[in-house]
Amino acid sequence: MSDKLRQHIEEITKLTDEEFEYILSYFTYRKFKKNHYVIQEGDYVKNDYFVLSGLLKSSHTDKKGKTHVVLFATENWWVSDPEAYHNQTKASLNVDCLEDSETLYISLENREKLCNEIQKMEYFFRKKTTTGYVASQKRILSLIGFNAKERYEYLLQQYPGLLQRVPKSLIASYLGVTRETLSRLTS
Amino acid sequence: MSDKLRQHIEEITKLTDEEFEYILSYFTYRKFKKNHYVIQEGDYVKNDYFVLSGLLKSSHTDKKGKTHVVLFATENWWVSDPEAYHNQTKASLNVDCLEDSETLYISLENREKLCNEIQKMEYFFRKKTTTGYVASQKRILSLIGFNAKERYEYLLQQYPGLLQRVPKSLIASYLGVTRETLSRLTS
DNA sequence: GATGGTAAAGGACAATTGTCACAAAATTGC
DNA sequence: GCAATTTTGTGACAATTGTCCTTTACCATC
Repeated sequence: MSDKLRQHIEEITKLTDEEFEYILSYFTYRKFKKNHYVIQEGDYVKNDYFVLSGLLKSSHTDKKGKTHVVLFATENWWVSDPEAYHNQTKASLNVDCLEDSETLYISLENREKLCNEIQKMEYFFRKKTTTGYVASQKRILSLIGFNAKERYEYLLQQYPGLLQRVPKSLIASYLGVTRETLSRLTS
Repeated sequence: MSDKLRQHIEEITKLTDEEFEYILSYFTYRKFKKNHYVIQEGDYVKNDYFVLSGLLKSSHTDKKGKTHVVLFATENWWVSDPEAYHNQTKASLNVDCLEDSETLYISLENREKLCNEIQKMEYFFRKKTTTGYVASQKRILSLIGFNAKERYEYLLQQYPGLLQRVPKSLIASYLGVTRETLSRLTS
């Protein structure tokens, strides 16, 4: 099971068995049931979660009570409220489970220790964050440059099979349209 | 002039004079005139540019020929085509100067060397990328959750004084609306 | 298999935004 | 300073999207 984390790190940098054992010791395993919250708005965010299995979503609820999906986190994704985690402030996002999920989480303190002690891990997190940044920039471009239909097709590429796992109202919320508009696009 | 780079790095991690001299040796100074391209779509992207002065924009031109502004880069910002830079592939973005601009640029090769040789720099880039990632996530939220007027107000907060330096058509393009729509919002 | 709850589709209408056209204002280059 | 270009604002209309509502379909659970 922790093999998934090792494989994930080794896509970026190879590790010895000893190194991986040491790295793993900084993580904690935790299971969540469907519909349970991992992070709720207002919480202090101690951890970043690596998803072993299941499906979670990160979302924001605006003043009008509307939910906006920031991302879906499937196997091998990281999920948290990054701003609150890195700045050690209160969450403005909610993270909850769309399916039963298993995670390995790491506190910011442990993450920083790890980065200090093993430069490979600092390298890993730097590369990983860069990849995330690039993906965000692409999503921004899709939001300002694509219409709803094009964004929908882009989403299907990025998350194949998601449609079978997630209500369309959440897909719509990820795309920034209402579920009625999404329904008109696909009919 | 290179003091700006030092100050910028030292917001995240303190440096000795020797360290900074060494770091600076990996950067190259370059001036650009207004309207000149720093990166053109299709170019291989060798460098990441730290802006000492002036104003640049990063943008994408879609198949219909419309331009979408990804970001405005003022003093103390970094600008490049991150995907093409980090993956050493061809640019899908254009970067050009809205004003005469001065930059210090670094190649990917030098950046990676620097990160290897001075862990403080790996730390610096990791933190900097994290900040950029968090800012991107917020912009995504503003794009899916805010209407055009709210996004406009959010932009003004983020880039005070930008309105006086940039044509409104580019502001509109950054917000993901037409210039006519923006004009109606502000009148 | 019935039941309650959730999800999805679609119609009617309102609001927002885009498109096109034109004129006024501002800026730039000579 | 003047002409040319660019930028901006506005009106008319079309297209898209949002809102509200009803109906139907699909499940989970007992």
